[in-house]
Amino acid sequence: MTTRSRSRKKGKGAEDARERVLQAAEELFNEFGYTSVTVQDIARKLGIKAASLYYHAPGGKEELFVMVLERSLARHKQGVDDAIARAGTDLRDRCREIIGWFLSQGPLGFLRLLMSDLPGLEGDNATRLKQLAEDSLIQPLCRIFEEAAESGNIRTAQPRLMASSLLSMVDGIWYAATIQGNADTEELASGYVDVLIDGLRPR
Amino acid sequence: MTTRSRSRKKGKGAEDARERVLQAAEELFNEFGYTSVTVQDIARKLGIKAASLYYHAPGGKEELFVMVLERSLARHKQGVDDAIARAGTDLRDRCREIIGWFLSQGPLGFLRLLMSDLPGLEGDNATRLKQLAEDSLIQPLCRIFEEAAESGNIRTAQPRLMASSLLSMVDGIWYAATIQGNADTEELASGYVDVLIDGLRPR
DNA sequence: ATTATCTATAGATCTATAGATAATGC
DNA sequence: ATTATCTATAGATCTATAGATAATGC
Repeated sequence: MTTRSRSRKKGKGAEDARERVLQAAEELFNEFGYTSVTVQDIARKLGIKAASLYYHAPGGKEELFVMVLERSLARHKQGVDDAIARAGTDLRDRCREIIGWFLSQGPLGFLRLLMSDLPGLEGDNATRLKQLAEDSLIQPLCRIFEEAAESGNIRTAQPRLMASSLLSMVDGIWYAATIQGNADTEELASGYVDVLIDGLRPR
Repeated sequence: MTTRSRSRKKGKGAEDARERVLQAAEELFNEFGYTSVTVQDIARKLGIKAASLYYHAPGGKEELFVMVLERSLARHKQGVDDAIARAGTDLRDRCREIIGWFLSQGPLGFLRLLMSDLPGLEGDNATRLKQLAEDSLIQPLCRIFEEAAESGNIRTAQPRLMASSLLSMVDGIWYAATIQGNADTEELASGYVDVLIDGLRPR
């Protein structure tokens, strides 16, 4: 009981702090990439000194990045699952909901993550996280294209290519919206999904 | 005349060396991004010491990156123009030729360039190169979608979004081909272009 | 007492410069 | 003589650790 109450109290405060750290780190890593972000940047965002960051992330920068990524991939997997459940069985609705989810989460930097960030990590982490990204992001998206193909709603295209297309398009929309200033991401996304779905119709 | 012959001889050797340096730097920057690549990496690839690199690139790392980028953007602009000329007026052929061109040039890292590499540069360089990328890559691609829309072959979609879609897809295809091992990039590209074009048909 | 920060600093890495040295072409 | 490299090294930045100090909760 003492253990429980102690660990609860300790846990609660610690969890809040841990959340703030992971959140700040995630935002910076997502926007600028692993190598571009220094621990000082993260500390500055939190309003503390770089050395203080090591109290919350004793494993250092790479381990912090790993934690950030595992957390964000898990969240995205859940977000995609929820989006699919919300959308029902229609592929167009599913794509819209999924892109809507990702756009609500800030820039993803999917290809930069896989092609630039991960290769810089220690070998073990690199392969493991690459696999995790594959399982968390690519696979669920592949499934919806495969399902649609099975039920004959679309012609059998390369599901994996469609999946990575959808993911890179999140950043493409983010960028297009940035450069066009005030552009409505919802509208851009919806227009793009229409192109994709119509283009996949059997012929 | 002496000036000419001297400058020609000097120029020729120097140009070759300069080319090798720019080439090595470009490959590394494209694959891993500006911040991830050290001048030592570039020197190592050239088989020389890091200090020797400053003989060829006296301006240092950032200026080298700027030269690399200006050169590669000019080449890509030319490559896209040639691809369009080769393809004739059909949008599908044009897209195929354009993607074929980019795939022949290695990974592009388009979104990483704009969203992660450029913001790390000195303010002047950042805005200028962003504009140059816009003019060299986005604009020509926008044009072909606009033209196709004017002639009624496709419905008027967001041309800028289609342009950045095409560019990010180059990396998407690169990645999909990597993960699928031996996948044929030509085939992936062709399949994707079909989806895009069919999806853009007026309805 | 525990939790969360700080200062000070070590050690590694990175960019860049200075000056010496080898190779090449007249 | 010119061209292209090298060694040595300065100075900046970055990651990380040690130990002191302030704030918080019993």
